[in-house]
Amino acid sequence: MDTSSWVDTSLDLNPFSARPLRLEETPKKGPNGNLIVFGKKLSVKEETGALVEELNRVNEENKKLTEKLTAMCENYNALRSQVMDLMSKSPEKEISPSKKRKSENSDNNNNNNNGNNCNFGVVGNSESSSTDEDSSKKPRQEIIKAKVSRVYVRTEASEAGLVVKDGYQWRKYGQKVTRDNPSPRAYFRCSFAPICPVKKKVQRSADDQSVMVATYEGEHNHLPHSHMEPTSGPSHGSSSLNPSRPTTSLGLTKSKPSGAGEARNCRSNNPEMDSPQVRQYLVEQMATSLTKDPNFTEALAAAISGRMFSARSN
DNA sequence: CGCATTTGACCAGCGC
DNA sequence: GCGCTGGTCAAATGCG
Repeated sequence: MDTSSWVDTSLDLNPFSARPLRLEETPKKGPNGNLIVFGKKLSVKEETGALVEELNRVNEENKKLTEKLTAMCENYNALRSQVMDLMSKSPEKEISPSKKRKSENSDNNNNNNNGNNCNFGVVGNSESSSTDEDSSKKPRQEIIKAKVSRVYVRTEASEAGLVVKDGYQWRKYGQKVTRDNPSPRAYFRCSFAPICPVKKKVQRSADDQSVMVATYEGEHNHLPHSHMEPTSGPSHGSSSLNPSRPTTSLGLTKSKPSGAGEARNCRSNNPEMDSPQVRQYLVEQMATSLTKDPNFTEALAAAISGRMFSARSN
């Protein structure tokens, strides 16, 4: 059930990777600065016209893509609400009867009752609702007012280990093989503990071994490690964090920055996703993915040169 | 040597 | 009360 609500659309919102936008048709510059289209030398006016036409076409494609995305989100939300309806009609059918541990149940509840994350892999997220009938039965639980969220991360199947990099630094304090899943579950504590009480559990999905399920408990009361790195002294020498970019795998895949686009277009109601740190990181990711893309730089250069030419002709 | 990770032991909750 | 299970602790180990 969880995985069904987990949308791996592989939707790459970077238009240059999602679709090359036929940039190979982009006019090329001749030796004297004039553009050559299909082997023809063009005048400045023709160049401008071609570029404007190209720009319009790109805009139109962009609009179409946006509409498609909106439609997809709406369909997804509609499907999701249908699933919610079905689940509310037949409660607890999706949970195997063998699940008796309180924490598991609360996790599952959290999983089910959140609204329309247009999905970023983050499935669960909710304050441990005190209205829950079981909260009265669990005196110990009330101490933990931690937010619980679940993040699904697709990794390479060959990739070993239970590492979900998310910008924070974690210390592993335990590993267990659980009954309902043959893969071991790793327990992590924020390395800023006890100042930061956040914990996370990471386990490969029983259904799909290439999917890691990270369950976060609590909220960080500090910036992600990546944000503090430049000023964070000489320690953490053996930190496994990628120094260039901590792969906050909040997105669907480890390597696809497209998740950032989804986050922008589909608002999640996960507080972690709404936190300024994460937002900033997502923006960085988008910027990085765009600037890394040679098509983007090429198109940008073309657009700028076109702009300059048109300005000069005026 | 200092740190993080590993891993077996221990503890607590739950069902029978 | 007992056994099962998930979660945590802490000594041992490995690594830079």
